[in-house]
Formats: sequence, C-alpha cells, structure tokens
Amino acid sequence: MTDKQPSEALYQQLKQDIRDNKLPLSSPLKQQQLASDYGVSRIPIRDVLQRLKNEGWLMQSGKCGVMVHPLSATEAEDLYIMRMYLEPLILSHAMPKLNHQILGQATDILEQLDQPKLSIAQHGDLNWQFHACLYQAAKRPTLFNNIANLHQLCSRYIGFHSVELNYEKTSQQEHYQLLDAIKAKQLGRAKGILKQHISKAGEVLVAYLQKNMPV
Amino acid sequence: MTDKQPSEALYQQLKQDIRDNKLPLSSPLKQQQLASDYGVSRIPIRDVLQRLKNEGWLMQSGKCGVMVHPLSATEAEDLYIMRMYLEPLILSHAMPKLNHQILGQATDILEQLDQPKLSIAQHGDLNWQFHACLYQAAKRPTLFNNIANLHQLCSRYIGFHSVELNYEKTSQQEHYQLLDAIKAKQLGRAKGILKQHISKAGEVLVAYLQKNMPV
DNA sequence: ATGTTAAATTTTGTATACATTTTTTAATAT
DNA sequence: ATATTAAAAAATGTATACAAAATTTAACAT
Repeated sequence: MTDKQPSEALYQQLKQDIRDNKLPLSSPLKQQQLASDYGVSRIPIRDVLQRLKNEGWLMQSGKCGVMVHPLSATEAEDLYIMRMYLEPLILSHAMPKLNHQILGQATDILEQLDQPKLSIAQHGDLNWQFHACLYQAAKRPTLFNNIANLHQLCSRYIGFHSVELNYEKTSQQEHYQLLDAIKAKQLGRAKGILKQHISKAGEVLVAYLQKNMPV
Repeated sequence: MTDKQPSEALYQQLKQDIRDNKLPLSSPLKQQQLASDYGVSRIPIRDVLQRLKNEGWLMQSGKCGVMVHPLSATEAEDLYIMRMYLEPLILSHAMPKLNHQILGQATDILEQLDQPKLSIAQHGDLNWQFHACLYQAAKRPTLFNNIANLHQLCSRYIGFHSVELNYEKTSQQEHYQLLDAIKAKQLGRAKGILKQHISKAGEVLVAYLQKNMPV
C-alpha cells in the first residue's frame, strides 16, 4: 500500500503536520518555504502538495497556490455519512470471505486498542487497521480505496477533538459486538452495528465541531 | 473547478487519450516517451501522472512506474454501487434548495441531450452537467467532489461500451421523470427514480463488461 | 482618504542536468 | 538448458536554473 520511495516519508510528514496544525491555516503555502523547511527542493514538495490536494488535505487558494483545507462541521458530516453508507456495503461483500485467520487478526488489533496509554494517532491507526482488516477480504479495491481515503480525511477531525475517554470505551464495545455478529454469520446484525457505530461517532464529532469551531 | 494553468490542457489530453485507448494498456508508461510525444519536459508529465494516479486512471506498476488502470467489471460495479448510494443522498440535501432558475438550467441541458448527433464524450459531459447542476445546490462540497470523481471514472467505461441508442432514450425518459418529481417536491419518488436510474445503467454496463472484456 | 493603474517583487511552472534506483542484459557456473 | 549473479542500460527521483504568471507594492488621480 505504501511506496518505499524516499518522498513517501515527506508525504507522511507533511500530512502529519497538517493533522497537528503545524502549518499556517489561513494563508497559502509557499513551495520555497516548505522546501527549505523540510530540506528538499521544490520538486518533491510539488509532488506531495499535488497529492495532498487530490486527497482533500489541501485546497486551491486563488488562481494558484494551495492552503490547508479548513475543518468544517459540514465536511465532517459528509465524511461520516458516506462511511455510514459505504462501510456496511463493503462489509456485506467481505462477510462470506471472512475466515478464522482474518478474524484472529482483527481480534489481535482490538486487544492492542484495549491498551490504556495510546496516543490519538496510534488509536486512529489501530482503529483503521481493524476496519481495513475486515474490509479487504471483500476483494473490492475500488470501494476499499474510496473508504480508505474517507478514513484518512476523518483522522484530521479525530485528532482535533481530543476523543473523550468515555466514547473510546463505547467504541471498543461496539467493535467486539461487531466481531461477535460476524462470527455468528449474522450479516444483518453486523451491518446494523457497523452503521450505528459510524453514525454515533459522526454525531458526537459534528456536535462537538458545531460548538468548538476555530472560526 | 478547472484550473486555467497551462498543464491543465496536458491533463485533459492525457485523460482523453486514456479514454480512447491511445496508450499502451499492459506495459508501464515511460515519462521520457510521453514527454517527447506531448512535446513537453518530464516535469509536467510527472505532475499529470501523479494526478491521474490519484484519480484512479492510472495505477502503480511494480516498484516504480505507472500503467493504465485496467477496466474491470468489478470496478464498474463498485463505481455504480457507490453512486447508487451517494447520489440520492446528495439529492435529498439539494431538493429543498432547488429553485426555478436551477431547474430551468437543468431543463436546458436535457434539451441539448435530446439532440441526435452527439459524440459519446459530449453525451457523457452533458449527462454529468445535468446531474451536477442539481447536486451542487446541496452546498455539500465534500460529498459533491466525491461523486464528481466517481462520474469521471465511469466516463471511461461509458466510452468503452458504445452506448446502445435504446438505452439513451430510456435514460432521457428517466431524467425527465426525475425533474417532474423534483418540481412536484416529491423527495421520496425523486430519490427512487434516481436510484433506479443509476442502478439500471450499472447493471447494463456490468453485464456488457462481463461478456466483452478484453482479457 | 480611496480607488485605479503600473512597476517591482515574489511565486509558481517548466526545462535541463545530475544522482539514484530499478530493470534488463549478458556472462558464468551448475 | 537453467538458474544465479554481476555489469550495463534505462528509467525514475531530485536539484538547479530559467521563464511565465501572479501577487504585492507604490505611485497617481480622483
């Protein structure tokens, strides 16, 4: 999934710095500036900016130039609504193909998520690993990649509102319920749990954003 | 929506050449080759390749190098299924905001679509213009952009199976039905028509692909 | 003071040149 | 003949340099 090219590191770095709000929010990014900041020339910077723009992390600003895509409650709502529709869908394609090995792998990830002292980024990564582990069994690359991108974009928001610990617990319970339903081969129940799981998380997030937006 | 940068032309050209199967299908594309073919240096070629890769027109081939993303019945199915879920969704956000001006614009586009001698590309463009015209009223940029990208990817497939004229007629009928339902402010019916419209088109296409795939 | 226009500066877009990596070719041993 | 390895070739990734475009600044008129 991840290239091992040298500029891959730059891409990850820049993306993380957007997540962590280390880049100016309301003014356009300068290629020169970034180039010297990250110790490379403008060429790899341009490549990465292009990629991040296409993935929704950056947006066009004026005729040329890009800026950090501002967070908004509306975008968050869109992302979660899309996930709410698409993830149960890919799950129904995955269900018939889920074997014990994959379920075991998913359980291992859940146990890691139970650990208390996880950073927000680690938590987000593991959460996606859990879902991805199930979804990739569907063998639906186009659908999968679309969902993966939605998750990536959500990660910015999850970092933003430092998740309440209460909610993390609920989320884990739902994960285990989902696994149970899958093991019992109850497709309808599994889809319902997943849809609820996403919908609830979305509602919490959107409500938070509508109260606490920077602007 | 479209940059007026000089390389925008190169991007459109290359995309069209992928649609028209003017690029090698099973061997990796060479930057040098493309650069001399299109009369530019490798830099803008790289930019465009990157962009087309992110948009799903090209795919990684081996460790480095990209090739044309092969058409597949599975991908087509995924694209149409996603549209089937997401377009009725954005329509319900758009419905309350649709005024007479927008409906008039949509009608104008439909009349253009009634013209007999349209190329496949023109037909596809107008078809998207019709849908986009309605959807953008929803003021949901994230959802809209996602759907727009799905349409872009579908356009490759629509060009591939040279649309039967019969189907075009049915499709237009459904467009008019959709407009009627919208004018009558019947949200449920409008969503149903749209879902059927997409679903049917998808089924026809997938069935065609499963019979007539190149490989 | 404010709005408009023109010059200056900055910033981006592209070409050329070089470094690094990957792929191919060919040579050798089994 | 086939497989393995090393050398050669080709292709990509990156830096520097230059051209075109966009933004900013300043000058001027109202």
